[in-house]
Amino acid sequence: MSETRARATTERGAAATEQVMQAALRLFTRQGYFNTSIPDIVRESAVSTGSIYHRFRDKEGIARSLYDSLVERMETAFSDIESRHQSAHDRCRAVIALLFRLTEEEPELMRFMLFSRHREFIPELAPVCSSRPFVQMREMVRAGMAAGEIRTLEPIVAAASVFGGALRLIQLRLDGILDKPLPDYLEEIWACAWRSVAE
Amino acid sequence: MSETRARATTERGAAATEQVMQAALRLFTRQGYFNTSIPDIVRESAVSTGSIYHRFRDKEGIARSLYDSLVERMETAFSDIESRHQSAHDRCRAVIALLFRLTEEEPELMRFMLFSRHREFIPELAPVCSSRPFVQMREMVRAGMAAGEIRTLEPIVAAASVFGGALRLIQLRLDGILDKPLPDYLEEIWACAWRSVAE
DNA sequence: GTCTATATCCAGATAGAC
DNA sequence: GTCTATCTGGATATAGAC
Repeated sequence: MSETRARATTERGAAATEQVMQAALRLFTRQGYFNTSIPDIVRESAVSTGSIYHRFRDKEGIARSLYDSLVERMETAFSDIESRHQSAHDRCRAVIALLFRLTEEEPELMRFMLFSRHREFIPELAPVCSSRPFVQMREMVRAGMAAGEIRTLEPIVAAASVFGGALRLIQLRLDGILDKPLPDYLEEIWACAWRSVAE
Repeated sequence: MSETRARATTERGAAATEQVMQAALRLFTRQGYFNTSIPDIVRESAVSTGSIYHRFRDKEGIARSLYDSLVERMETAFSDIESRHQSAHDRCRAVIALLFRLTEEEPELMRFMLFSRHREFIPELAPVCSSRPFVQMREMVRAGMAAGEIRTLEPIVAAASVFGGALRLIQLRLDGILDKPLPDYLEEIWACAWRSVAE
């Protein structure tokens, strides 16, 4: 378990930690981190101020735990995709399909991961784009280029081209501009994405 | 002049308004809106608390003025592009070239326009993606589709595909992941973008 | 219109009983 | 470990002289 994660020794303790993190995720993504007070979290989680401060060192600690656990979850999911698919084509498509599905099923997760300004409330953090999952995505593209599946380009440009359109659709969906669920757009956007870089 | 903009009747007044807005833009994009206090803005702008509150009704008012003026500026620039170019190909390329240039010359402007969570501090605002400039971008693509330049797709998917990669590169550049200036990547990303949707 | 001095409020954080 | 009651700082915003 990562160091920044709040310890949860007892069963009740684990439940409380979980309640706080879920409440915080909801509130942070609905109102923003700075518009969310500790009293808000107390209300929404039904865990007292004292317990919250006991488990998470401070408000920032809640955000850090959240960030770490979600990044870890994405990492695992992407590693799984890497092991199940061999080609860049299949891997990248699976990543986009996963992100689309997650956006529908857990919009708060995606909002927090992709569209929060983490560094404004967790100062020591590196930009999200340099977090493991994003590195994994770029690595899939790089490997595909080495294998001759993807045409020779600046690797970062190729990655932006493969994933840029899909990420944009995710943002539009989260902002309420798209009315159909994202998976409905998967075929079309993937055809575009792949055509943009395929050898 | 838009209603939300602070009035600036005298010459000195106009200068003060400008100083406050520039200071706020710097601070909001460097530290975030909520990490920026009025005393910070007083220091950075060399305009007193009293004057600031006289010109802008409150802290949020500064952000609103900033937002309005920057949106207006983008609108004008895009309309200019529309009048100078006829085809979707040339228009969209010009938009990306402009955004790339602006990102290098005025990174704070781009950071504020594209990557601030405006709605967290200006509650009544619509999502940026539904602001005029974004609508103009989508409209350029839609017209290209009607003209047969761009293959038939969900219009929003086509727009995401044309601009998604470039917007992604802008974000990476602002986050310090890219070391070369964006215009160096223009040819490559544009080739990808256009290939993804060209008829 | 501009400035300084100041009021008010409420957030984050802690103390200490249980 | 959990809870309630409380402290404290600093932020937004105002008052009122100039």
